[in-house]
Amino acid sequence: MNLFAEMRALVVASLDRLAAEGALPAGLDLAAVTVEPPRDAGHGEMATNAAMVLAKPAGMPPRAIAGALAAVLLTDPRVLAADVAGPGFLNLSLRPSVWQGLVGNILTQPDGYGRSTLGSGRKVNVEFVSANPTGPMHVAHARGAVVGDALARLLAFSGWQVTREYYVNDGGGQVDVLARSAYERYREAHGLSPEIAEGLYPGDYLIPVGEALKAKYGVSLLDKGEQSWLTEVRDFATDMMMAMIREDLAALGVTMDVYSSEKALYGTGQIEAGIEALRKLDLIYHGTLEPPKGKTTEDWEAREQTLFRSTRFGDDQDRPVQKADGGWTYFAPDIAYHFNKVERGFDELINIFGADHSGYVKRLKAVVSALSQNRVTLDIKLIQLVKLLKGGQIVKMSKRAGTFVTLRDLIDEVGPDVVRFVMLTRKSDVALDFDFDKVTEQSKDNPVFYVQYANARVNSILRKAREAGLAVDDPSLAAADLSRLDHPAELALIGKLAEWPRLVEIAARGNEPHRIAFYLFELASDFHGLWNRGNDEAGLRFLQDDQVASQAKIALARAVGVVICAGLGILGVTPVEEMR
RNA sequence: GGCCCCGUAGCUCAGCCGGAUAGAGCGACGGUUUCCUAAACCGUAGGCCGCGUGUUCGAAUCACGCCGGGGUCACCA
Repeated sequence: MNLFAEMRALVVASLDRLAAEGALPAGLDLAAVTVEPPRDAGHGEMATNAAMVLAKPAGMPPRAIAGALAAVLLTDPRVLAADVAGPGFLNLSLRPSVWQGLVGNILTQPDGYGRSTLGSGRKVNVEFVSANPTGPMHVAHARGAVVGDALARLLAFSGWQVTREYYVNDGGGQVDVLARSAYERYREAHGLSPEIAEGLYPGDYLIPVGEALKAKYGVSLLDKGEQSWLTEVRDFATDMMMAMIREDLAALGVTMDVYSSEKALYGTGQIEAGIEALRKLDLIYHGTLEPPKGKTTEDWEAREQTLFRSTRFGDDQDRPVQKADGGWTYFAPDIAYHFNKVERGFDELINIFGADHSGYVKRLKAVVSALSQNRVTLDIKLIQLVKLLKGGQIVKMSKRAGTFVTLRDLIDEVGPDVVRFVMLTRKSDVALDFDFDKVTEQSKDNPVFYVQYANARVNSILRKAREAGLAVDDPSLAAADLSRLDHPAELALIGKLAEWPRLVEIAARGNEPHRIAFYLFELASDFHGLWNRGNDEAGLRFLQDDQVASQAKIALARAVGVVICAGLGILGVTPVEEMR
């Protein structure tokens, strides 16, 4: 039940009626007509811009349209008042029974409130994390993981058929480097001193890999040339890294549906097929790139290469798919991989990338739109940096030195719920400060705590009511005499609850899960506000001597809890029932 | 130099598929506890929404151009 959508439908029906009566021209485009919560509470409970957007096409003054529309709307039993205001806004007030009914509606279908069919079952693929399988996940990956997972939950909640996917970059040079690094740890496991040459991965996390190699291969790989062990060690180490990454993701509450391997694309003809498909569209040619402009290019040399015509799609230059030595560039398997996603029948693709990949956006969008004949959309969300702060100091991360804060460190210190919530308290394309001191604090400074605390208060009310012998299951609460929720402060809180489906829809349309976190904070704030007003006005307390009134107020609290739990569910954060 | 992101209160940031007098938290100042957890709440002060032009009945929001900050830029994935 989306009250705003219902009222918009009423506005549209009323406009149709005016058109049928000849009061408005027929055939007006009503797409721009909206019904929204007004920013200022003094402007009624809902406002529509209908008169203003229709004034020009209808050739009528906006206030005249608004007046006519108001008269029609007032014939609906739900509408209490319809006032023309400002340049032609129509401010609506609804009968309290409409708002009160929403509480009952929420409690009748607690799992359904806010869900929608917006996605109408379209298949969407969310590719995220896709960290190289060369080490544990660190903080930067954590944000992408959280945003991707929350987005996947949000879309599933909104009617999409979602696949979560991880693209394993196990086909390039970096997994050879991993193999060489692991081999040194294997030697170390045999008591030899490892030679971690420049460019190898120095991290301690490879020590267990070396030991596992020893356990499996004994001494058989010692004193052998690289070509005799590289493949085996690489596959072995990559598997161990992926196992570790899966554990890290699981610790964060993230489960992938599909792991796609880059390596598996080689030698199967899939890369060739993808490039062939592009060639048929005249998007592949053999040529030489211009030297890059404005950048120091000492070692640049002209080179004939197989190129993708990404400039046709607004890219700065065409992009090579083959290296000078004839091997594929990393871009070639990317083409095949996205071709593969298109062929698997997805209607929408979403990639969550680190902001340092911004340069790849255009070419990938070009590939998807070309290979799907514009059937499939690709949205790429770029995730900005996370700055870790501790005691007011920036925690330095250095991968090269092997000292970096891993996702696991973070989870061990503050828990997965805090990591997830905090990572969603910023728009994803804005840098985020993760302050250890703040997020473990139990105060309003800490939004995780604040929202959890609101939910704990809801549960506290239910607990006490139950102890007092009241029936507080959802059906009983839904059947309460909700007309007792007649105080403006209570109706205002219901108004906030009414915004939930609309908010979810906006967040889903924009692929912006952070909006959920902000909404929850606002809802918690409104709820805490009402709670505290009970200190001054006993009539506003949730628990009353009058059982009928009490049950209605408890129903309201429970409805708040339902929405908070639904929102936390989308964020992947566990609601707590008590703050202990 | 090209491309991408950002520029909103002292600080950290929402709002941006155009809507009315631009919001929140922190910090500052002043209040609130016979009462369901004061781990909370209420109030006050604080703004050329980076600058300019354009589109529009209407611009923080859209377009273009500047200024400032960050990221990134063939043959590494």
